[in-house]
Amino acid sequence: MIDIVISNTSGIPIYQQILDQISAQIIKGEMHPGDSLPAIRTAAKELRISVITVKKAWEELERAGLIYSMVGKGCFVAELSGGDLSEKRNELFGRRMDKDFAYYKELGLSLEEIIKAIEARYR
Amino acid sequence: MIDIVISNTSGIPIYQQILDQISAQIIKGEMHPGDSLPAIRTAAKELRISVITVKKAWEELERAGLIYSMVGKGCFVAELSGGDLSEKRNELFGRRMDKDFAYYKELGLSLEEIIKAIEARYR
Amino acid sequence: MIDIVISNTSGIPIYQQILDQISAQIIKGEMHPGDSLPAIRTAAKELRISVITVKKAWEELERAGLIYSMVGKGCFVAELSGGDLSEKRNELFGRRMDKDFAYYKELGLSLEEIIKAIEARYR
Amino acid sequence: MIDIVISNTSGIPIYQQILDQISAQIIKGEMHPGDSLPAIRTAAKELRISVITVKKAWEELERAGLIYSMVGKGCFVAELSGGDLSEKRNELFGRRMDKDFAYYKELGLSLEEIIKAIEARYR
DNA sequence: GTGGTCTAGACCACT
DNA sequence: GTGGTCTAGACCACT
Repeated sequence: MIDIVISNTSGIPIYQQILDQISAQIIKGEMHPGDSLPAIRTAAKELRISVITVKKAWEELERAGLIYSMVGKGCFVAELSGGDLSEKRNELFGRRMDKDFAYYKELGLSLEEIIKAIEARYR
Repeated sequence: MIDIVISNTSGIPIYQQILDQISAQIIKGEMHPGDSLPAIRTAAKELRISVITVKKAWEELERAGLIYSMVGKGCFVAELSGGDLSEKRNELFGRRMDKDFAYYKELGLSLEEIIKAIEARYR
Repeated sequence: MIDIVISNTSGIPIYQQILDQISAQIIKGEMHPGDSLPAIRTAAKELRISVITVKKAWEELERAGLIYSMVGKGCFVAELSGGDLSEKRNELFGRRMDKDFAYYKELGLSLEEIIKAIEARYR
Repeated sequence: MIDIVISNTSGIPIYQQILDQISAQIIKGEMHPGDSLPAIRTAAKELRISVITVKKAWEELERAGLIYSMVGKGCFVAELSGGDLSEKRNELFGRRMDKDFAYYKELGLSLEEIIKAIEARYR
């Protein structure tokens, strides 16, 4: 069983949703180094999407260094140390924050306003 | 002259970039109620993009209630009070933050980590 | 017209052949920043291969930072300075040489033998 | 004990890795004519790979004339003279160099650049 | 059985 | 017309 929820109405490409969710699971330590991912055909059947869509997500995960694939064997979570993982997390997080905060600044938001908004959402 | 910068490599649709930047200018009070926007053909020529793309941006701005169009005369910044503007701003900001923070949570980031990252980028 | 030759007997994936050849053309300055690549459908028809195979090659080129794509407009050679280009070249070249020379060393070849073999092939 | 290191992340097929490493050992004289190779099942167990994969590597080695098999007895390093060995080595090396240098030429590298890069890696 | 490559073809957003 | 995403389905090498 894969712990992935796909939304068909969000506008976010399916492969991106899969990529985001599995990345998060690896980065948060919910999936461990060496753990096998489901075979692309199995995942496709389970999620009721095309094999190619799953493959695209797996490819991006491999490119990000979070998994590796072995022809004939399957795909596995990469052997990353705790330090590697937090580095990957900061990378993902930092790239996203750069974009997000550039937009907040463009809207003229003050630091205080942003922090207040975050606190409201984290409570 | 329009104060808009378009990036061809960011991956963000051009109409969206225009929409974002003009929205921000109106919300921040850099453009005032009644100010006229450039004619679609003028803007297209200046930005070296298609008339259709500009038209799409203007349409979205009108739909958001930030401008209004008068047939044969052009487009103008809507007559919004200070209260209306901050409401618009909170709307834009809030919708975006909901998405952003859902993602941060998915990555397992703590409130403290996020605030530290924001402060670093606002300094 | 695209200056690409595809071999169906080499065993090298088609998208890789395209990638290699276009990379070389950009790196060698045979294609210039801002030059447009043929539309993927045009290239596919010309090379008598699938649209998807061309797309995969274009994608890898974009990932390598050698081209960028604009939806609705097409794909273009990236704006790289001469310094950027030689950096890309050294990157491609260096990665490949690391692999090649590791193999030569494994076979127990001396530096002199390798240099002699190269000279024979460059004459 | 077999002196073979297998990488699961290199992308090179396992049977090819085995083939490369044993070829090198025979060619460099680290394994001698008449030396027996480990039994297929033993090697598979030690390397934690499938029997079929080892069998494929052994078959390729036999095809290359580097080993021979005797039914019921096992596989042995072929009876090759020093001259035979250096011929095999030149064959392996030459085929590989043809490919490698064709690629270097495609990238527009000069003879001097290549030699400099090799020297840096052999130092 | 597994992933890797390739195909024909559809629909979409953007220009 | 352009690239982006998604689909069903085929054949291959590797295990």
